Amino acid sequence: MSKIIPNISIDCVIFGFDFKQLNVLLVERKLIDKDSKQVLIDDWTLVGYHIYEDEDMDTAAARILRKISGIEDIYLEQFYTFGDENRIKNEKDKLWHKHHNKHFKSRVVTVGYYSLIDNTKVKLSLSDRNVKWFAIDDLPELGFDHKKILDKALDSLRDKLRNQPIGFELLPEKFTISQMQRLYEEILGTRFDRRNFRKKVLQMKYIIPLDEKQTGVKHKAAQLFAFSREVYEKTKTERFDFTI
Amino acid sequence: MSKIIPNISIDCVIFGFDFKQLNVLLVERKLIDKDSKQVLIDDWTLVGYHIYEDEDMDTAAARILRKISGIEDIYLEQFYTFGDENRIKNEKDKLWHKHHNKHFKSRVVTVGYYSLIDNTKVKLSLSDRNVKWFAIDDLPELGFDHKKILDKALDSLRDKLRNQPIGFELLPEKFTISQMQRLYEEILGTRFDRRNFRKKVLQMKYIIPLDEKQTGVKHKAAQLFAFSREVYEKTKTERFDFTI
DNA sequence: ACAAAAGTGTTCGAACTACACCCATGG
DNA sequence: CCATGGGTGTAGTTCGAACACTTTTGT
Repeated sequence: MSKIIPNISIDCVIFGFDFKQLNVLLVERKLIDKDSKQVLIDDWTLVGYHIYEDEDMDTAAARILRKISGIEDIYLEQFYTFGDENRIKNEKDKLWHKHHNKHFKSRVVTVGYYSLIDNTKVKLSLSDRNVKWFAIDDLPELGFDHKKILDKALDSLRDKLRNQPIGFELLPEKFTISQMQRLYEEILGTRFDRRNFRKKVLQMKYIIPLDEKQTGVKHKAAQLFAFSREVYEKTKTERFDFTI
Repeated sequence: MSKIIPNISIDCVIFGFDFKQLNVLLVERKLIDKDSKQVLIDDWTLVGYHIYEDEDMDTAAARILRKISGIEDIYLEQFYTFGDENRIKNEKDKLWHKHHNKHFKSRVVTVGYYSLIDNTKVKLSLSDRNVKWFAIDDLPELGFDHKKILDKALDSLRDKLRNQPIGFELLPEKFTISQMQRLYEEILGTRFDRRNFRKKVLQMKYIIPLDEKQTGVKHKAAQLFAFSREVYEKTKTERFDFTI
């Protein structure tokens, strides 16, 4: 195996939507003193690790996510790189570093990736780390500058949702209109009129009605839809839209 | 002075607009063999260099730009980080590296920043490097993967222009409506109706008419306008806009 | 039968498009 | 006096916002 690059890391902000609320995947960071058995650190961080010398960054992001959480084959989008000289400054972070990155004391630059997946469809494989979903509005204490990174990822996700019709990569294959509406409302923090939303969505030619209905619901089953990337690429045009 | 970090660099894509066409700032990359006097490399690159160990990335970007071009105090926006394992693969690039980054053979990750300025207002200070503006549609051969970086920067600039009313940081302090229109047309590659454009712009409350007119033109002098970031921040609202 | 969400149309105002003529200035 | 860009209004159309009742299904 190749060597890791000690001053470059990747952090993945994995958003999970369960059609109720927006969640984010975090990893427990725990450090216990060998002698005194005292818990020195016990908080949470994003899914992250260093990259290897012979590895592309996108590949590294996918590997790190797979290794830590078991999640595979999802679209990851790079959104920002965090490299302030003092980004890791508090005592816990320094302590953690001393234990895990021993022969290295300089600043670590981290490249942020995010994704949005249906977290009801994903099984987290148990690695040696404790990995859990947290509701975005009920987060535990985060280590390093990961709160800042998470906030920036959420901004990027919102921008993407607002400006790129839909994150194709960011939704399950089949969905109902109101699932889609809930996703938009939850992430953008807004409410839309059901009828207008439906009208708007149905205008989009790349949203294809399927001959299939929802199952397992205790009310009228809704029709399922799918995205067609092909149609999307064809109908994509330049827009002039410097509204506000 | 502090040490440089050999595997992290910054590249600045400085777009310059002269109210006629879009330009980009490039630096000549020349390597001459000491003995044979043969020109081994003679092409152009973006404005870039490594960061120092005790320096924030934003600070480094500003410093690198200042050192190489003399340009100061402009807004630089980070847009993407390029770190493919083989991003520098051709012979010229390897040769250059051998000469300038001697004791280092691993991949260099580069963080991209861009800006847009009025290049008629900027004096390039002569450093030891040859620095020049090039029209965006008449570029010379670019070294490394800098063509790819430039293209991505242009995409980001277009996105910003389309989605964030105007890049406040990206325009001169005082401007006429038709200068603004030319900027939009040139960068987005579209044409707008003069009257409709003006109408749209004048609706924006954060675009403030000044008691001042253009000077030095051989036709009717146009009124000057300025942005008010203050008003912008106040009137900014959430939009739902997944148009296509 | 009732609870829960699906599905459906119309009206009103705002915003966008297309379009042509006169004005001020410098050379 | 002419060339160059500045400044202006209106009509038609499209788009988005607001709004309530009926249908289907599982329990």
